[in-house]
Amino acid sequence: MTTTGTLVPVFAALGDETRWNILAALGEGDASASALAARFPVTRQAIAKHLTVLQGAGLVESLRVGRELRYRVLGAQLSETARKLDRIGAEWDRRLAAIKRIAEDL
Amino acid sequence: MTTTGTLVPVFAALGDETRWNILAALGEGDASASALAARFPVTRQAIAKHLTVLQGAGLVESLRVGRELRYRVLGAQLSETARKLDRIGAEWDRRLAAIKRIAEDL
DNA sequence: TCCAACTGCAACTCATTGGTTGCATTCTGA
DNA sequence: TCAGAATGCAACCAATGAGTTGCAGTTGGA
Repeated sequence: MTTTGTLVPVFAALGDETRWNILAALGEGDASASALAARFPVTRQAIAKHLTVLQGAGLVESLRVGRELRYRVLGAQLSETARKLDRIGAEWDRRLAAIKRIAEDL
Repeated sequence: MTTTGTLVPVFAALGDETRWNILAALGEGDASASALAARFPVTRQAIAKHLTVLQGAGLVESLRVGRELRYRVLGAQLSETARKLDRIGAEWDRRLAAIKRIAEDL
């Protein structure tokens, strides 16, 4: 039983170009939705929605600084996801290799 | 310049529960769209569409066997994606740590 | 040869979602 | 205190995508 349960939302979040752009921007330093909106050709509300998705996937966290809501990227979650991915891929290849071996023994 | 170009379609493909189910099924052995349709509560055509997406992302490959089209999962692509993910996450954390260090020096 | 099984294509429905505008609310700082 | 800057919420639109039905085209085997 592989724990793909919490994994799917993460990929769904990462499967959007705009959200990658936001993540990349956050990767250079924390920023608020308004600040990000100034750097992208979309509305602040659009950015806010994307940030909600990213936060739901555990890819960013929010922290209040004065009257603004700063967002910070969480690289650790990416690494965690990467580890899971690698394990799953290796498991598939292992099983298929076993099947191939059995087939060749006929 | 991180090469997220080819990465986004992979995540978009992985961001769907049904496609994970298909991949998991294929992880236990190659199968055709018709064979998969018999194991899932969706139509063969729905499966076929998902397989097209997965193939576009390089996550599966197809091979003709007689009159049927078998699909095989490609675990190597997952591992490749995992490596890229890990690098990106580490880079973000590295950069943010540097920023934090600079801020603390003030 | 010819039926049956498999794939391929097209059109359609319905839900989701990325994006927008508009307005209300909160809170900082001069 | 009060104007401005920030977030929050709701309604709406358009595009995408998951899924369906229906039918046409191939191909393998008895």
